Amino acid sequence: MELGERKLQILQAIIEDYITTGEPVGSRTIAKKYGIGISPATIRNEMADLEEMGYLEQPHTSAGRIPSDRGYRLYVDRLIKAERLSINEANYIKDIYDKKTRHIEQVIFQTSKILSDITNYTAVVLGPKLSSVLVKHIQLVPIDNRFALLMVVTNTGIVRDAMIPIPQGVGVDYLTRISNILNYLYRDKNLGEISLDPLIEMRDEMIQNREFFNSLVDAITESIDIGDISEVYLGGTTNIFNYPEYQDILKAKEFLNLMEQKELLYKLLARSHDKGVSVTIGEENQCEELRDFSIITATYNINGKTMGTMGIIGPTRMEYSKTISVMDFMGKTLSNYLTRLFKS
Amino acid sequence: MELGERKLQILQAIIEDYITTGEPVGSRTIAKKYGIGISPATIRNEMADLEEMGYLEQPHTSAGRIPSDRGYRLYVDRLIKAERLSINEANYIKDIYDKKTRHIEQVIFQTSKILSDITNYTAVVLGPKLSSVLVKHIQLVPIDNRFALLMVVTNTGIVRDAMIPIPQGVGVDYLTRISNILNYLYRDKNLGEISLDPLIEMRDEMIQNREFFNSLVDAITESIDIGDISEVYLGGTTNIFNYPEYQDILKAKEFLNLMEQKELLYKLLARSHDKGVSVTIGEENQCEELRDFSIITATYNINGKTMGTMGIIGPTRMEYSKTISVMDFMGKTLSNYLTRLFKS
DNA sequence: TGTTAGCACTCTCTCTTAATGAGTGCTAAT
DNA sequence: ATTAGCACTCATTAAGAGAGAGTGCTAACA
Repeated sequence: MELGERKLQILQAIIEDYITTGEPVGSRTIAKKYGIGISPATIRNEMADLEEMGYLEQPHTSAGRIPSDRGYRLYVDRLIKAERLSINEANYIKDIYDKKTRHIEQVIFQTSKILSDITNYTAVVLGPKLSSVLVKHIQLVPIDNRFALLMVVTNTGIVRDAMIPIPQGVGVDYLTRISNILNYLYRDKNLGEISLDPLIEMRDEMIQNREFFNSLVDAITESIDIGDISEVYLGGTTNIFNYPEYQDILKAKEFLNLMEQKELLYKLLARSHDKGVSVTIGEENQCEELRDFSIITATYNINGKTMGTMGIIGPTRMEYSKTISVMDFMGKTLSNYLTRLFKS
Repeated sequence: MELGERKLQILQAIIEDYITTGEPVGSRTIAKKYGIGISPATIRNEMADLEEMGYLEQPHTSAGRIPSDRGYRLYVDRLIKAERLSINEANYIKDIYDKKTRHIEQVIFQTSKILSDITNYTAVVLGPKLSSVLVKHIQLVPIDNRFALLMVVTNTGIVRDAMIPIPQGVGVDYLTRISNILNYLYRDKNLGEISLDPLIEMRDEMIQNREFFNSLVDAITESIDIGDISEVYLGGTTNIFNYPEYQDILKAKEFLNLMEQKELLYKLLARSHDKGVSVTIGEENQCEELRDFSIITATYNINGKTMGTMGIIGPTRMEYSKTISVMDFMGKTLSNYLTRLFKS
């Protein structure tokens, strides 16, 4: 069957109406609200066609139509037009980024708040990809006579640390020497390309303090571990309650529990490497539990190098047009901000 | 009116039944389940008395009774008996603490998980009180030619950091010198007793780099700021959904939003300084929004010095007996663990 | 041939009503 | 002082009746 201009118009009208109301859309509504100059009866015929083609669904015989995931996909790919942010929104965002900050984590956290505030959906933002971050300083600081703290400072100002037990009789000098070696080995190296081999070699040649070196290797491994979940920032988790389809307490709980699984969210977002905005609709989701949701992601970069991802999770009847614009804008704004901050 | 032995027995039976079922309790139930050898009619008379005294309430004329906050208070103060944790539970907890860790934050986080898991309520745990933590090391590390990272390492292994801009032409040597001064000034000082005066004095005598010193003072202030909310760990926020009285989506949302206000939670827990376990029931809560909840807190210490607080938030019909025991146990266990870790 | 008015039909949602049942308070007997 | 008996209250549930929204089909129309 052909997918003529008029069918597209009707599909668009149905989708947009359903997105705003959440109620199945009938032929009369389309004829009245989005008057294209044809009668409800004609629209009914077209709707039957669209359903047959898989773009619409009918909850039950005597109800209006709702878009299918396939319908949304068509809508996103062909019918949507970019929407500008309002001046208020743009200013609101800029104001927040204009404030100086001493912690990059705070910037990321703010980003998740802004996103969830503006879109009214749930926002997930990943911190800078650790694999492409540079080590600027490593140091072992004695805390008491039993523990030292290993600190790894990166060029984004993020500190990774770990406590390690130190053998008796080991003094500050010794720790300083080790620190110097570590700096010599790793400074200005990518976190992703750090090799522990030289350290392991050293350990194997040692007679004393092997235990200590083991801890050290472990601690460094842990510190540079890229899959760390602490770098997932959430915003607006309770926004989901605003939508009638999630008034059901069970569904809501399921969703919230999902959002607590940081590893899953991490994987979900880390996957999308393509620059720019990408949209995943309902069934297209890899993750079983998210088949009822749509996800829109965007990446941000520093100096043109992709550093992280941000995402919006909402019901499939999401305001795609608006949300895509917001994500696009935010990706660019955050990239600019960070690039300016770390311009070298 | 007298509060005789029998009235107490009946009150106890009603409260315990209501805690487990969540349904108003009738006279027949008491007679059958908790047979004290008297008839429902007699129990009804006693119940009427207890209501008059303010220990019970009636949702509507033809319903059973439910305990009032005052009733719970009496129950907690006079009727409860300590309950031992099951061996399984005790082992479960010990197992978790037996694992070595490199981050004290992780221990605190684990604690909140354990608490919420075992009790099935929402757990809040505050990290070590920063005011009684010692500074072990301060350092300025250059990140690039525009920024340095200020790091404050404490004896609990917690690192506070902040990025500060550095003036052009300032070299590593200069930063090292400043670091030395900072260490000289602050090492082994309590975070709570740190004074910025010497630093401000220094700044005022300077001609160059005043701007830089300003940033430095700000950054240190921020780093040692005790009221920092990042130290609030939550566990089991969605547990509230398990209780029929919070099936209402609005109430649930309200609760979750409350739990996102870390400052409020911080204040709530930081208030309870008394050692050991303390119970706050419904209306007794200072905080308006928590009038429907009960809160049980316990403190933990290092070497006998109170360092932090943990709390459980649940419905007023909470399993007080069980929960109080758990809190008592956990407070002691965590204290032991930390004391062993930082024994000097 | 495409469009439209008319109409019977379907299904959900809401409102009403009646029945059920748990629980009480009071009275009178033990 | 305790208890059996009983009338009364109130929430909850189920069933039934409309109302209303929307459809698909048919036949008439341009």
